[in-house]
Amino acid sequence: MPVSSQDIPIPAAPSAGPGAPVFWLRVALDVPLHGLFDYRSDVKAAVGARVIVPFGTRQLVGVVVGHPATPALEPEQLRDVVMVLDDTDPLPEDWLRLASFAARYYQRPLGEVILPALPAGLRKVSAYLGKRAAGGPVRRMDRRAASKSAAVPADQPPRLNAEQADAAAAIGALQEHRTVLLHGVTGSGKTEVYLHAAQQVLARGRQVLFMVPEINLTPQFELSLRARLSAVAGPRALAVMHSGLSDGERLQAWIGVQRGEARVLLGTRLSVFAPMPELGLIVVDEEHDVSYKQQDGLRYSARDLAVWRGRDRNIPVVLGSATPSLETWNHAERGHYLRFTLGKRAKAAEPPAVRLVDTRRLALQQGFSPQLLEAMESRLQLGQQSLVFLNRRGYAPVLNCGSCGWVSQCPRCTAYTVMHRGGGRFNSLQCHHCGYQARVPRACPDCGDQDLKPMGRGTQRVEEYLAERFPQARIARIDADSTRLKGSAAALFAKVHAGEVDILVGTQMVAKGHDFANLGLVGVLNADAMLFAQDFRAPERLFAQLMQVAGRAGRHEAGGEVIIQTDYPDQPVYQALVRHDYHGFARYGLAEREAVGLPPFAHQALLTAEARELRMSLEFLARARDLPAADREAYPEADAITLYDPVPLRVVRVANIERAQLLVESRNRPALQRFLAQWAAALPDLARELRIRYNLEVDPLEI
DNA sequence: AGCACGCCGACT
DNA sequence: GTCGGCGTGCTC
Repeated sequence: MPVSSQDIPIPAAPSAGPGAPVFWLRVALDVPLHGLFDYRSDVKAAVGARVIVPFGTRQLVGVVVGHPATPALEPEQLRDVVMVLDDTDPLPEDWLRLASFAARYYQRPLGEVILPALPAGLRKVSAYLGKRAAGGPVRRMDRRAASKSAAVPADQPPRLNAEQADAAAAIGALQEHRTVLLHGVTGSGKTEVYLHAAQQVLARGRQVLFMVPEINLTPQFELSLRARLSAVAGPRALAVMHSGLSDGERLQAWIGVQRGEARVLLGTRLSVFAPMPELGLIVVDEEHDVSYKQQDGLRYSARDLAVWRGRDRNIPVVLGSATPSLETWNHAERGHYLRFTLGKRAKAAEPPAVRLVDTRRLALQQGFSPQLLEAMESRLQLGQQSLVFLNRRGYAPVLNCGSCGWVSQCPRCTAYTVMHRGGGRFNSLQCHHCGYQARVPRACPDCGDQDLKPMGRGTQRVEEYLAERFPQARIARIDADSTRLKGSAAALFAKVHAGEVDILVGTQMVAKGHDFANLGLVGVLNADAMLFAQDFRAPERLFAQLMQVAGRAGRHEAGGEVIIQTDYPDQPVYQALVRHDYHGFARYGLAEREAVGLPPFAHQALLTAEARELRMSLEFLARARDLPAADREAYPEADAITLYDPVPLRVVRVANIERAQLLVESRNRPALQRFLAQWAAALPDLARELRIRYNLEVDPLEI
């Protein structure tokens, strides 16, 4: 990025008044055009300052990223900055370094990284210009009385066991960058280690960034953090940042940390871009969680950016997990990361027993093995709760005509529509890909037969069956459908915590965060479907997810039990789960990845194309793949890169758009980066020519 | 991505 | 005669 630090007052243009100095500003804007834009200004706005500039017929907020000695265009082609926004301090230098790195690494224009990272108020022209303007959202915010934080009683830190104390002391004492993996099973007290380390960093006058996958799932964590913190740093010391905040709340958190008033920021992936001038420690809890990966717009990994930011600022970064990603584990194994292991469970006497039920020869009742039903029965008699985990919502994944073989298909997607039981009388067919909905037909649309059968099971059908099988039990279902209304998830979880539920049926929503005191049994249905997803990371995700659900059982009492039904009990994932053996699983998984040259032993990028017709998507990808061969000079790295054949996505058509993808792979990350930079620059022209939409994703998590 | 321009069809 | 459909071209 050409960021010149020289102050060169440009000789006044003939039209300007005599002696009036003129400066050139290089500005990043949120437009999908590559490059930066130069403007003329009579104020030398600092690097990192926001400005309002004319762009075509509109006005946009941009960020000054440099003062070019020579503008990219003829000076008379440059337009004047409309306004320099001085209601906030300029974005710090290290913040701009992080943004430039992300732009370079993920192959996006700088402006497409910088501006979306800002709170809405700071990137909207309307807060500054026009009749509703009030000198900017920050001035408006400052005029209001300082918001009062709820008083939370201060909390004394509990005593740490030896493992926790060692880890906390070592992390707290780090004076320079290290990435630290804190590996500890559910309930081993990772959070206490984070808090103790954080307190040492805070005591040295530094700020702490604390990242979690999803904040709404862990309100109790926010409360305990607040309680611990108010003792050390006062009630306003904690700021919270996640996508559920209003624009105003988000802005307030942003300004709070940038001014240093907030000492700790608790946030989701987007908080990795918060300006924190005195940052001294970054913690990424549940570092393996896929929520750290942004799935639209700039597809960044907040965990990876956190590590980069920590290295850049020369401060420690702690990655915590019971089931670290194989990428992270590999770094620890090779000694790139420091590793601490918490082996002891702080609360429960022993981890839950994991049992596999081989379902190949069993007569299942509505998907339930006799063993699981018996186990549920006995938990009911003990007065304990059971959780049935099934990653498939709705009533049945497809509706089928018994006489002609018709199946319920989405008209816009290459996918089945899922049958859902309606709240009232009627049932619906829903497409989980595009949102299409229709009434369930009375008779088969093809042959008129009235014998339409739901095939397979989702959470609704499981709930229905269990109500019949255990009429005395109180049953609740937690999935995206039952929690659609705001606050209903909290209400359902509250009922579970209050002991008003005997059997809970849930999707992955129930796996995270919640600590169920009276849960004795977890039953897992249809885990094999997750295992045989085509993605090479499927076993890793399944292992992490099942470890996490298993951790819900018996957190406070011994004798917790997990029953996994499977047709493939010999699969290494399941065997490792039975033994609670992350190490074995990781060793096996890494060996397998190394043998076939998959991440972390290779690096990938994925080019996805979308068009009305698959043919066009495939053609775009084929031509993109052929670019390097046609211009060997421009791609000196081409020999180190593998470009695979374009293939249609597993679900080809979604909402009448047909998609295909092309995988790019290399063992050499710098070579891949240089290749991608060259390639990404050539793609817009090709896409324009073929009129196609595309997306280039670096380090894709799903391929 | 916006937004204006432009060149064709259906309305007051 | 004009309103408005969306193709195409430009933005420091």
